[in-house]
Amino acid sequence: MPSKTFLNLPKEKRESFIQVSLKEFSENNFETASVNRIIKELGISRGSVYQYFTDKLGLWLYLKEHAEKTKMENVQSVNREDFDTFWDYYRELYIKGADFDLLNPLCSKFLYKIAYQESSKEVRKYINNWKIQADQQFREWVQYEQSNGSFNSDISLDMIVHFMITISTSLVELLQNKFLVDFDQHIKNDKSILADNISAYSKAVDEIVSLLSKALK
Amino acid sequence: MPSKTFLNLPKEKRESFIQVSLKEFSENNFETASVNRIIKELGISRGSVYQYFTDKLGLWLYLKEHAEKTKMENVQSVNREDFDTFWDYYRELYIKGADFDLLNPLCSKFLYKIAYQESSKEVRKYINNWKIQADQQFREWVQYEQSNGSFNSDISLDMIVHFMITISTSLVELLQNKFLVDFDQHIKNDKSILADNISAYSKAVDEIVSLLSKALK
DNA sequence: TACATTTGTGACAGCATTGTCATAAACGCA
DNA sequence: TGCGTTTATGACAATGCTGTCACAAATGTA
Repeated sequence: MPSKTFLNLPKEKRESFIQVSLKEFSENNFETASVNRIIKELGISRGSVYQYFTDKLGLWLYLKEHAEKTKMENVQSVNREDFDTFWDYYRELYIKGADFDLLNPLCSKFLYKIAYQESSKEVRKYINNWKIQADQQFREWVQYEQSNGSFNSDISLDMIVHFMITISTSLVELLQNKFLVDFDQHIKNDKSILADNISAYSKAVDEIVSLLSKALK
Repeated sequence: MPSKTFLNLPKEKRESFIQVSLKEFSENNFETASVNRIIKELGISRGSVYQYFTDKLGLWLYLKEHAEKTKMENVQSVNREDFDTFWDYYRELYIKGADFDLLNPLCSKFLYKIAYQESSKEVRKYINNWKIQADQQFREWVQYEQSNGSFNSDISLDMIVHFMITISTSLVELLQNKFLVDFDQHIKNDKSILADNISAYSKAVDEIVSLLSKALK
């Protein structure tokens, strides 16, 4: 989707363009996010943006793909077979998620935003697709694990998946409240929400996993 | 906040003004919600709105207060002392919540929107306050009930409250996915999301309560 | 150096928004 | 009916946004 021109840009310039754009789309909805603010922040001209991308949606789609790819690279290193129980595996996924957040706070915030706070009509269809994929992923996990007794078969699959997704995605918010971390302030400083709280996060994940497994076993 | 003029309006006109405004603010963020669309839908002039309210924020604040008051009237009829266990009480609260949604789909959607999807800077501070109150309410419940063994004392209060709030507020989304209800479509028809699904909702609440109590006991 | 290609620029049109205000219409009452 | 008060109107200024395009600057190449 980005033009050849954008891809040929010096890495430094391309990278700062991405970071500033991620920040803008993390702090605003698609509709209220402003190309004007991006170019002002970067000190480049309006025309450049439209030489890199066809339009605002093109830019947004590129950022989405970029952030998803970056996250995947972090998380896909965790393999089920390396863990005895599903819940050990699950815990590790969320620790790796924290690593990702530490390394890429803007990507992380952007993904969180589009998954749970973005409601603009123009981009809704792309997000629905994302949610369906996440649901499918959890569904496969649970179905696979049900054979070895990690999950109570009396509870409907729909409910189990819903329960897990809901709790999983609430981790960020928990930290925000629990440690009174000002998420947006952290983003503005290009700093991860978890930077000062990685051990507290680890503890919270333990507690969550314990509660989840108790509820669903 | 609304002017005398607005309060003196014939009930029918005032009511339709509220409904159309609720719809607009339910389908859009504060920033993208458009007074132009509201007046077009109502067939009134631009000046009228600004004779009723000082500005867009004034209108939004009135709608918020109106919706909260309407919800309170529905839910406050449930009393803890009428139920043997906390979970029976809790279940009834959510059934009453469904009643509220049935009777006031637009209020319901609006409240859901501002509590979990509204991220515009101009109104964020008013919403934060709302979230703090909800948290406080749950906290009092849990502390009160911990003395009679409904909640495991090993789990931190923070985590219990977070768990309950998260799951509770996910009910609407669960229905959306589980029954493939198009929420926005329902709202557009002035119809509650639960109208055709009240028994399914009741079942979902039962399942949720069962899972929650198992996890937290 | 001289020419070709690529990249950067910012004024501009077109559109949508909010809040204002002078004026018109409707209403209430004597 | 006639007059004073209340309510409704919509043109308007001010602002901000996106996407375009003719032109300028920079870079690569021969």
